Amino acid sequence: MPDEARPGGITSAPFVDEYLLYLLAAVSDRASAQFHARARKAGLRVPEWRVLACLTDEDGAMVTRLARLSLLEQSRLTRIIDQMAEKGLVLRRPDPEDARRVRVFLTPDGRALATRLVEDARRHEAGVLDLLPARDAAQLKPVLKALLARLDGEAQV
Amino acid sequence: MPDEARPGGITSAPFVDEYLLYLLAAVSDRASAQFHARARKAGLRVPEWRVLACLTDEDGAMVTRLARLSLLEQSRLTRIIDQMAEKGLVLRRPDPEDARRVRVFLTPDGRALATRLVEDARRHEAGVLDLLPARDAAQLKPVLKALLARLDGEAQV
DNA sequence: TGCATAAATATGAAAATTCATATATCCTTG
DNA sequence: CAAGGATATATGAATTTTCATATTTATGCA
Repeated sequence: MPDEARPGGITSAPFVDEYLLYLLAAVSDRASAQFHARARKAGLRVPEWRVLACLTDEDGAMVTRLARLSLLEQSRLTRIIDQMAEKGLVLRRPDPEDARRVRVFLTPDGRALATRLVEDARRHEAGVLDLLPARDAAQLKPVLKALLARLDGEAQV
Repeated sequence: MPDEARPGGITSAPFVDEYLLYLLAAVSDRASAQFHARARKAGLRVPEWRVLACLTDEDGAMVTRLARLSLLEQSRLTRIIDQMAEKGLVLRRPDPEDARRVRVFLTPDGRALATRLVEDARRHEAGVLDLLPARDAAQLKPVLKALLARLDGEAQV
């Protein structure tokens, strides 16, 4: 790869390099890309891995809830569930208490794959955190958790 | 909105709630959604806003570089540039020193819009950081910057 | 110089994603 | 208990996105 050719035409004060939303997206992007390469080898695309991971935590979640957890739009999730069901990873069951609802469950195969990938993800995560000084690494997740809670709790800013 | 119906079927130890890559994606998602609603009102879709913001920093960047900066895949960026050019926001010019390259520039209209939105973004960012205790808020960006630098510098973990 | 290889961008075709909305069920209230 | 409205999921159609690859230009080296 050649050097990151920076043309003469640079403007002035940097913006994106210092912009929180950019930093979040960029870090998420790069770090995730590393792991997603592994998920791919297990035959999963990114959203499928997300769904699998979320079901690890909340097996039997209803579609709407799962969509929110998985950071996916509902109609998209519906189609992803279709595909995962075809692959034998998940299973739809109507909610006995509310016939509008559909609950999504891991199949044994799905659970086995999820377990394997979650272990892998934990290892990968450790590797990412190792890139930071211990003090920073220790604080990052708690701060993000707090921020997420606030963002979810807030009215739109 | 009804309460976040948690069915009986919760598994065991939480994973995603504590998983760095999930937290990053989730925070990025939620925080960005807030701002993206504003970008939309200016007639921009998310990737277009990203490109505009990046050009604010590096006007005249070549396509490959701009794709990397904007977190977009190259062939996608090519088409987004088409659309932005049609809207009169950007302009393609061949690089005089290397005819393979195409450099992308903001038009005056593009720059005006970018300036306006960047100001807006800065205000929004301040609002997001205000959700955190001052100490945490102060550390978040530097930590993310450091992590990004490491991720970019590293071989795949 | 001429060839093989690499780099930068664009593009066709398949697949995924979005947006609006249909459908089915549930809930509230008169 | 019927009607109106809300909620949950699914789906059609348009648009976007991806993936592989074509095309053009540059570069290194025999």
